[in-house]
Amino acid sequence: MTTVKKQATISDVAERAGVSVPTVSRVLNQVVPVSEKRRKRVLAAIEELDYRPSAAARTLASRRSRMLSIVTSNTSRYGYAETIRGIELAARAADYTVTISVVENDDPEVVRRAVTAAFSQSPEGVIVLTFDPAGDATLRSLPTSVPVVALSGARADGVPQVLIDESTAAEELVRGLLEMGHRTVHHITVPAVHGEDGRTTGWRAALQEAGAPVPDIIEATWDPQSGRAVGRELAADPQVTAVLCGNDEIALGLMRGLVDGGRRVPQDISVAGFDDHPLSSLWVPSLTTVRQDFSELGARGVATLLAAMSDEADAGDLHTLRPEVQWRESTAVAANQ
Amino acid sequence: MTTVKKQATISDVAERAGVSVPTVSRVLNQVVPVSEKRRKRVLAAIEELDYRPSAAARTLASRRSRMLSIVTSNTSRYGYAETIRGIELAARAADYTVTISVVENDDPEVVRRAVTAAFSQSPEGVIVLTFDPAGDATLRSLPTSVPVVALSGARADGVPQVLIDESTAAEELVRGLLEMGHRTVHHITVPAVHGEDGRTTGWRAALQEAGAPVPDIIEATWDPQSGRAVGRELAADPQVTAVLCGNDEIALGLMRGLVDGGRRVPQDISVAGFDDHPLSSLWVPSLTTVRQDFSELGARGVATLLAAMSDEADAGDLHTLRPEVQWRESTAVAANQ
DNA sequence: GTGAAAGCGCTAACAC
DNA sequence: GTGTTAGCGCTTTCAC
Repeated sequence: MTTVKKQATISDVAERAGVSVPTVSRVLNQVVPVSEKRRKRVLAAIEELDYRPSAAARTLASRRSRMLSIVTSNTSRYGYAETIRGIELAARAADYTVTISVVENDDPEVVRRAVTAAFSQSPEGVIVLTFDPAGDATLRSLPTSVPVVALSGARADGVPQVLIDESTAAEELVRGLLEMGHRTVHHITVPAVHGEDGRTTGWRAALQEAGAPVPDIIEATWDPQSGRAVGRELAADPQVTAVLCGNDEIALGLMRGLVDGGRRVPQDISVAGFDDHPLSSLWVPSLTTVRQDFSELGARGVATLLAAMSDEADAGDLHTLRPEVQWRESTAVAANQ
Repeated sequence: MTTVKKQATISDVAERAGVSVPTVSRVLNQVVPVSEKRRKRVLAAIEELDYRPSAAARTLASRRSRMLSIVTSNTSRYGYAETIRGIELAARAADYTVTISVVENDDPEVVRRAVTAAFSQSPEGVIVLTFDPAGDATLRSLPTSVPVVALSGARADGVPQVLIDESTAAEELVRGLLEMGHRTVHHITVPAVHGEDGRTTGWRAALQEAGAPVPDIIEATWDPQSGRAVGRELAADPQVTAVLCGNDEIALGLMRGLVDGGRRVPQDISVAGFDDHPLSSLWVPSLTTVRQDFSELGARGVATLLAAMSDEADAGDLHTLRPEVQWRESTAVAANQ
């Protein structure tokens, strides 16, 4: 066992520096001026004692926790993880610490526990990743004692939100596919928020605008392997020549499933995804997709939250990011049928 | 603006329930018995006021924060994200909240700031992801006022650690490749911790044991695109028939680079990775790799930390997980040269 | 079982 | 500028 050295407190520092406790507090918070002489002594004492202020005591006394809570259903999937990274980075730059509260699904009891966990740290603000039903449900049951920002998902009334304009990008993608001679474009979704996500809306709009048939939506899970299963089925269907997937992982799984079923991408079937996962451009064939800047989404979420925390009026209720279509090898002109 | 309802405090609850503040505290912590009648009244008051205890006040009064800090260089890359998910899950089950403190690199000032951030919340324990130089440097400059556990990486003296036995798995992989007729196996590393990682050690050991030549190590970054760049170079080198990569992302990038350079995997060159990334089995060809259970690593880290926090003696200094080699399509018998 | 009193480590308000 | 005094919302003695 290494020896455990007890943490020094502010009064240890004050005593050692020969000043009062509030004076130490003043040099720590550097808002009220302190004479250069004392400042130096205090700084030296802090150094010598390896003093670190207790966040708990500060929070209690100042009623400001310098904490932000993230509520999310998952922390390790690409879009989520990148968003969280963006949040943490922006929060750290603004001198806030982040806690994560995981809400596994939209079961009321699970949601309640996650909300309790998120609020137990007295965060000054909360960011909810409304990418899926779990986040969506959480947003609807959040207390109003603290500013909240929603990230992505369906439009939520009364809550500031940062959105990615998925719909326009999906339209552009589908329109492009139709122009390549595809009769229609099939669509595979990941579990949707209450309502319909922008990808699906944009997909349908583009088909209708072009007078193309609107096929039944195929539902996948978040697991890339479910894309593979769908691919094996679709491989047998000669009607299918182009597929838009709800995310890249599903699209990558789909491509594998199509190969399993003896079809070639893009010669037989074109495939497009959504997200621009770091591996998508490396796939053979590289995947046509929509680049979403998740870390920017997180950063904008923090900026919006900080604004809501300081301003009386909520300056800017809705922010929208424009994603970009990346045409790559997985999509091509339709083969003659 | 929605109306902001002020958070109820414990004395609000006490007053409403007609009991003293400590009594409310007792029902909250359910350690000292409280009469059924009062218990009910208190619970009702809590419900009615939507009361949530202040973690800061609890921490201050009890000197127990119920917080664990994770220090990591990155939160969104696969192995890291999965480990963090495993930690969060296990911590939540033990009723601990997790904060993440990001240390971008091993610059002393950066490390110092991350350590300060990690300790500012008075965590009861700290978990360091020593996957890379940044985590490694952090581990070496951590105060000893609180139990610490290191996850993966090089063996750190005096600190409980959970390791994955990469070395044995790498040996098995390389041995298998040699048995398939490859003259030797090249090796691409990701940025290593101080010293050498187990993958490299195992790779070298297997080559030496078989009397095979030990090629120069090729260094990549964490970016999968760097694997692609390496692949384009190696494609031109007829000596190269088998490559072991430090992780799957690099292996996937490498395969793409080899394809760019006109080589086929596995017919011309066998490729193996490390991690079993969720997309590796979907690749064409599917990637031979070593399955590492990162979320289990995180869970074991929490278990070890909780043990170190409660026990006087550090029960079990070192825990080792056995990863499993997954033979798949990207490796094959060496072609005749 | 239960309440009164003290105090955790800090910041805020006030006097000087 | 600086020290003194309160008090943040809880838990922890300690009587009863």
